[in-house]
Amino acid sequence: MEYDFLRIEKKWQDYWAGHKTFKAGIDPSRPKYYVLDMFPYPSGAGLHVGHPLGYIASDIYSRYKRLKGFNVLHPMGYDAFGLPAEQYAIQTGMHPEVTTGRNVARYREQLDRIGFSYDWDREVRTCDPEFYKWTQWAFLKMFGSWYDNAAGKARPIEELVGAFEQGGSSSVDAASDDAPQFTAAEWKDFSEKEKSDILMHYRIAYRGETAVNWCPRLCTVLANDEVKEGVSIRGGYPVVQKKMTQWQLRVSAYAGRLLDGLDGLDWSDSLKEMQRNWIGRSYGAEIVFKAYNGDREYDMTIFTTRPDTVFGVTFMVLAPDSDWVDKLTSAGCRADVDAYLESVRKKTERERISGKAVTGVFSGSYAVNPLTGDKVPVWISEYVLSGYGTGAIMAVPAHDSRDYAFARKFGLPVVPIIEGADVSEESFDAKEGKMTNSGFLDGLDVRDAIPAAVEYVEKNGIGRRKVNYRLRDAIFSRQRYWGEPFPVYYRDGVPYPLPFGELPLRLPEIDEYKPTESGEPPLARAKDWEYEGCPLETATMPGFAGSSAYYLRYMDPHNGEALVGREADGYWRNVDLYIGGAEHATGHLIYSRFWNKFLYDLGYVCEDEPFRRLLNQGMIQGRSNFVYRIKDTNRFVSFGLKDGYDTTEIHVDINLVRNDRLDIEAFRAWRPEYASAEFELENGEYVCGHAIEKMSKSMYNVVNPDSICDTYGADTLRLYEMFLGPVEQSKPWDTKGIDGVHRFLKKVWRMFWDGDEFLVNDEKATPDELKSLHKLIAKEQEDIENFSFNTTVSAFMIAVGELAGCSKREILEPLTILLSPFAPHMAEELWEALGHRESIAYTEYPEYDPAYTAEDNCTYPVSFNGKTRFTVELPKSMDPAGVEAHVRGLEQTARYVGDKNIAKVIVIPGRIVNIVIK
RNA sequence: GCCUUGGUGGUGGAAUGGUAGACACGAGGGACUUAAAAUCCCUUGGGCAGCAAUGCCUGUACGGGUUCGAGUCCCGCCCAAGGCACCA
Repeated sequence: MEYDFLRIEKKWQDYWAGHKTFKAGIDPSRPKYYVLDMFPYPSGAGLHVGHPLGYIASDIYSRYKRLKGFNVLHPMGYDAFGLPAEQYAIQTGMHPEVTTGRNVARYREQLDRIGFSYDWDREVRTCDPEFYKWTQWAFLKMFGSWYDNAAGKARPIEELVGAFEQGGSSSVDAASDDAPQFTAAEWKDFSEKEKSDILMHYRIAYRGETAVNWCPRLCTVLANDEVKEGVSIRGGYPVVQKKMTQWQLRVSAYAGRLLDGLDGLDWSDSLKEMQRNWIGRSYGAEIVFKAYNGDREYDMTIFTTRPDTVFGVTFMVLAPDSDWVDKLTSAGCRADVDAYLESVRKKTERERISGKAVTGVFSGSYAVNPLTGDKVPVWISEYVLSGYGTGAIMAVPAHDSRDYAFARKFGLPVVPIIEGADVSEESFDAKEGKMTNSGFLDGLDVRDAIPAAVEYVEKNGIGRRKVNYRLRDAIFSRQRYWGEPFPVYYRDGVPYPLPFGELPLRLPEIDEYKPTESGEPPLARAKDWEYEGCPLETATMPGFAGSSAYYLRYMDPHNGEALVGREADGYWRNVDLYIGGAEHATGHLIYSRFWNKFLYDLGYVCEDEPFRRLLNQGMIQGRSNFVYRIKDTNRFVSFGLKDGYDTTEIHVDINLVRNDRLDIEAFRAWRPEYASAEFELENGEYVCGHAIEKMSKSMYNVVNPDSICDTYGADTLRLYEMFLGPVEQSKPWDTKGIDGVHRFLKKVWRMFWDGDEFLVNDEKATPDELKSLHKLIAKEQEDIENFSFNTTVSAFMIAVGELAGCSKREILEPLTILLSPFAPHMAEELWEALGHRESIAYTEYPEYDPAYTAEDNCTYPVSFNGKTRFTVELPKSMDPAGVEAHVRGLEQTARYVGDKNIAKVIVIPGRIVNIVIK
């Protein structure tokens, strides 16, 4: 029998599906292991070879863990709400559900061909009402909760109302945004609307006015992680800042826990660091400055991380959109300020970022430095952000580069307060040196001056210690159609939650998917979009809503009573291994952690963190090919000859090229204009140029996994994607090397079959054969746990090389098991040929016996002054020159050790020697 | 500017501080074959010497350091990729 991969792969894919081989269920007798892929957005283009990289790695890991006796949960689904389907709908009028369904079917077909061991009975789609029912449910829970800072957790809103009734607003330490203060008596007198407005400042899902990223082209708001360099990530359209009332999630309440929780996670350092930066904790102080606008005095609170520099304050700055601007603009300066605000408003985010020009205007007010009593001017500038701290700062131009630039531009004084700081050219920002001109701080080192200053302001009631976070609340509304509807209706302008029994609140049918003429979201077009005569919310939820808790739903996907039942949650707990792209570092991976922590607080899930271990797979780039056309002709020169001509580089479809050699006939047939093309060849061949680029249709460099499966088979594809290099690393796809792994699989096959003759016999294996096998077992176990799949594949090649000609059952049975995570179809086929009736997936992993791999060593004496100080064991197989080098090096060590007592000599045969001296 | 990760042959990449370049691709040579495909064998970092077996020198971006010994650890520097970007 030949290695007929097409027949074999089809056969076993059907078998797995028919027997539900990978169906997972709760089984307390076995340890669980949850392996999860970031579920894909099913785009119209289908999968290219880059997409399955992470899926293959997670599948290998899953299959390996099953062999090791774990009850593995390995599900897959689709992140199916999203912009491309909606934009396609706007253009074509086709319902996004239709296109999404079509794309999902295509994805499934492609995924199935690669032979993944998913439990498809657990598939979820975020756009399925039975799924988004639980997204809506979680939203209602957030709407009905507040964050108790004192307890460090979310609690039901009723408990907050109870506290207000008892002791007013000051009786709680709650996460909130500018909530007004009131007494218990006042609370009881508030109207329902007033109470609702106040509670909005505390709810974890709340509606509030804030500066948002508005994308006029997409007619929707976007979260911070959906905007990059001032343009939308989807589509690249300009974004402007705009104040709007939107649904938001109080993610900021969880900032501290999100940051601290990172320490216990087995994630890459770079990803943790990215989240740390995004959350951005800084320790500092809030200090109150009295500010006068001519008629009125205000207490203006600012945040600073350098309270030690208060003596160097020469002016104050307000963010243009801060509430302080209106209060502190004097009548005389009103016109100038308005003009400035207008000029700031007109800029897009992109201009604001790229311009970096120093701009600003004087407000007409002055503030009093609480430590010096000095009167300093209050300015307004866009370099201060309203969303961070209090939207107002104290400016210390001598020791802050941004303040310095501003001071120089507007001729404000620069007063250094650190000894020896030269501020003639630039500010001195470093937190080092001795304080001077700073009253009671004089002579202190900066390190000591910071706490001393904090202590002083606290004691004198002019400020307090404060920790600030960069992390903002997440904007949760999108003015779009293809997303989860909010289970909220409005009566007299007050939002009310829909009763749980009304969920899921299904997306209504509408005749067009565009916003309305008046700029309302598409849902405003729906007929009868109301509940008991009251209008329903017309915005929908953002993409990250559906992906924030999908891993919980996989645990119990058909539960109609709960997102996840107690038993399933208690058994599967959380994701042990999560594989996906690093691009979700500051989006999905923060939102999911937040969402999970919230559900944890309310007791719905038993784990605080959703993803224990995280692996970021790299991107697979495309390898483009080029032909070189001599300008103004239809003549093409081979790569090596092109320098002699004036040529144009043209992308050529990589399917017309093999090993950089162009198939000339296929090229002529590719496009009518090339039918009569002429060629200038090198050694009778046309050699193409190449470059590494992103895989994309327009560069004709997309490699489709289906075509690889057709030519080489899924097992070869799986093996090759792993062999390409470390999973975490980005690397170019190059089909050239695939022959190597395909040859390897054929070699394995030939250990079992010579034509139709089945070679496997029951002869006893030799020690050398057992050594090769057990070396491989040890290597595979170690490598898989470290995700070093590429070296495992190499180890297979070495082992199979060593075992060439060996067809002994004693070797081949375990070898087949070892191979099964990587090349499962072939392994199943061989396993069956060996006489087994059950799938190889639930066989036991062969046990590693170090006795077989023990190196045959020689002992060499290492001496000094003719006295043997210690011995070293080196493998017998080692080159005499290598032995010589080792022993000579160690003699140097012996000389160094001299007559000192040796406490410990660590000798790992043939490798490292470490000597500990008493 | 700040943070993170990396820099090894023609290519993808291996190497617990211990013989750098495993494994594979590509390339060159050979065997089998009428021929091709398939399969198998040999050579392949660079340089030098030798008829040859082989030997010697050099080599992991660059400059220093620690060490008997450094691709690996430390300091500096350059470059690349990714992230953040007025966060006070």
